[in-house]
Amino acid sequence: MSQPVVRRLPVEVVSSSAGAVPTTIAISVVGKLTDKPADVGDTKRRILDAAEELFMEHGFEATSLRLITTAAGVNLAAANYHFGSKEELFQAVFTRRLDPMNNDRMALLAAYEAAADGEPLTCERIISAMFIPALKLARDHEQGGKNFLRLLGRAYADPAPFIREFLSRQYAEMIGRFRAAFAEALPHLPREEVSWRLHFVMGALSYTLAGSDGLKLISQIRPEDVDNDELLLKRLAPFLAAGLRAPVGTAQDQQQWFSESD
Amino acid sequence: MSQPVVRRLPVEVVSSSAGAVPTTIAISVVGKLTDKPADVGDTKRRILDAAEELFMEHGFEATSLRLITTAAGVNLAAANYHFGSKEELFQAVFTRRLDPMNNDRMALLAAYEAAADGEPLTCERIISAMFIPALKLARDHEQGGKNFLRLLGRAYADPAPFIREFLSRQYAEMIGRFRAAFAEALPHLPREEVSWRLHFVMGALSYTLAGSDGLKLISQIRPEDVDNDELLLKRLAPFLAAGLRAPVGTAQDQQQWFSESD
DNA sequence: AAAAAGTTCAAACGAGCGTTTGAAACAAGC
DNA sequence: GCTTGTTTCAAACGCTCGTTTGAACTTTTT
Repeated sequence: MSQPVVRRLPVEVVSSSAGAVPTTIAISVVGKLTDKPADVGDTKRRILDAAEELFMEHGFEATSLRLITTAAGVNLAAANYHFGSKEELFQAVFTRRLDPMNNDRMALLAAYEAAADGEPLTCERIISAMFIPALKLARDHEQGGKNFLRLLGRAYADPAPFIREFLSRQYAEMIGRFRAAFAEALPHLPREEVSWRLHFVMGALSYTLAGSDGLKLISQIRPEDVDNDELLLKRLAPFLAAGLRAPVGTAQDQQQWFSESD
Repeated sequence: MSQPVVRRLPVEVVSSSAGAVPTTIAISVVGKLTDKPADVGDTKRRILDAAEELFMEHGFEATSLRLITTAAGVNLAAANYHFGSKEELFQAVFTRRLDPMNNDRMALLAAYEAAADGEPLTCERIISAMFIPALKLARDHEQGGKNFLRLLGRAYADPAPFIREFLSRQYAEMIGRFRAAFAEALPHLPREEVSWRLHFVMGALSYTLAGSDGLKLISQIRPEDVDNDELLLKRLAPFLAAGLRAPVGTAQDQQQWFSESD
C-alpha cells in the first residue's frame, strides 16, 4: 500500500531567445502522461480530468471525492491512493497545467525581450506574453484547457488558505518577471503604481475568465460570445493596455475623484 | 413555531436631483434593525453579523451553521428559525447591505445626470457613482461594511448556482443604468464594446476588493496598503477610466495582438 | 514459476453537516 | 393571572463527507 512513484515531467519550452527576431514562438501546452504505450497512469489522468471539470463547476468544498471518482469511473479509494488527500489532488490539478502555462509566459517574455535588442517592450507586447499561453489553453478543446482557465479564475477568489498560499507560490516567479517588464515599459510610473496596476491586470484577467455567464448576460454581452474566451481576451487586452498607460494622478486628482461635494 | 414577521426596511436615499447642482449627496448606508429600544431583533442581527464575517473568511460551503451560531452566541436552531435555511441566511446577509448600496449608486448617478443638464457625463463621474457608495462601506468600521465588500467580491466568483442567480437579479437594474450612462459618455464606442468594458470594470472592482492579501504581496504592494480599500479604489478608478476610453481596435489590430508570428 | 511490488476494490469508520423536534422560557393582551 | 403567540434551547435525525482498511487482483522483478 505504498504511494506510487511521482512522475516528474520535463517542461519543454522552446524559446528562440538567441540573436535574431523570432518569427514563431513554439509553445508546449502540456505533457501527456504516457510512460508506456497503453493505460499506465490512466487512472491518475482520469481522476485529474474529472476533478478539473467538477472543481470548476462546483468549487473545492462542494465537490466530493465520490463525485469525482464516479465521474472518472474509478474506485473511490483511488483518489486517496494516488494523490494522498483531497487537497493534494486539487493542487495536482493545478500544477499539471499552471506550471507549463507560467513557464510558457516567462519564455515568451524572454523571447520578446531578446528580440527587442535592449529596447523596452511595449505594454501590448508584455500583455501578449501573458495572454497567448492562456489563449493556448482556451483553444485547447481536446484536453480540458477550457475548463482549467475557469477553474483558475475562480481559485483566485477562493477563501481557502491552502489555495491562496499555493497560488501565491505558483505565481511568485512569473509575477516578478512581468512586474520588471512593465516597470521598464512604463519608466515614468512610480514602481508602487506599477505594482498596483499589475495587480489590476491579473485581477481583470482572472475575473473575466472565471466570470459567471449570468453576470455577462446582464451586461448584455451576446449569448454566443459568453463562452468565447478568445474574443474575451482580444477585447480585454486593449482595455488593460490603456489602463496601464493612464497618467498617474496627483494627490489633488485623487482627492477630486471621490469627494462627495464640489 | 411560526416564522417571525419579516421586517422590511424602507431604503432612504436622498438624491437632490431636481434643479440646482448638488453640492452634497447624502447617502444612507444601512438601516439599523431597532423596532424597539432594546434587543428586539438582536438575535437576527447577531447571526447576520457573524455570518457576514465567517462567509467572508471561509466561503459559503466551508462555513457551518454551528460555526456561525456559536460565534453569534445564539442557539443553533435560531438560524433556521429566523432565516429558514442556510441559503436564505446567505441571501439575507447580502440584501441587508447590497440593496442600499446599489440604490445609492443609482441615486448618485441620477443626481450627477441631473446636475449635468443634459450633457453626457465623463467616465470619471460615472465611475465615481459606482465607487463612492462602495467606499462608504469600506470606511464603515463600526458596522461590518469592510467585511461585506470582501464577501461581495468573493461571491462574484462563487460557482454555486443560487449565488450566481441571486447576484444577477440583485445587479440587473443597476448594471442597466450604468451601461446606458457609459454608452452616452462613450458615443464613439459600439454598444457591444461598451457592454464588454462595463463587464471588465465590474470584474476588476470585485476582484480587487476580494483579492487575497498573499497575491497582493507578491505584486509587491506595500503591506500597510494591503487592507486599505480606499487607496485601492483611488488607484483603480483612473486605471479603469483610461481603459474605458481606449480606442476600439479594428479586426486587423486584434489579429495582430495575438498572432504568434510576425 | 515464485516472489515482490503496485494497484484496485467493497466496506466500513468516525466526524460533521443542515435541519427538525418538542418542551421550556418569555412576552404581551385581556 | 391566565392565555396566546413568539423565541430559545438541548437533543436528536438522517445523511454525506474524507479517509482507512485489508483482502483480491495485476504487473514487474528475480
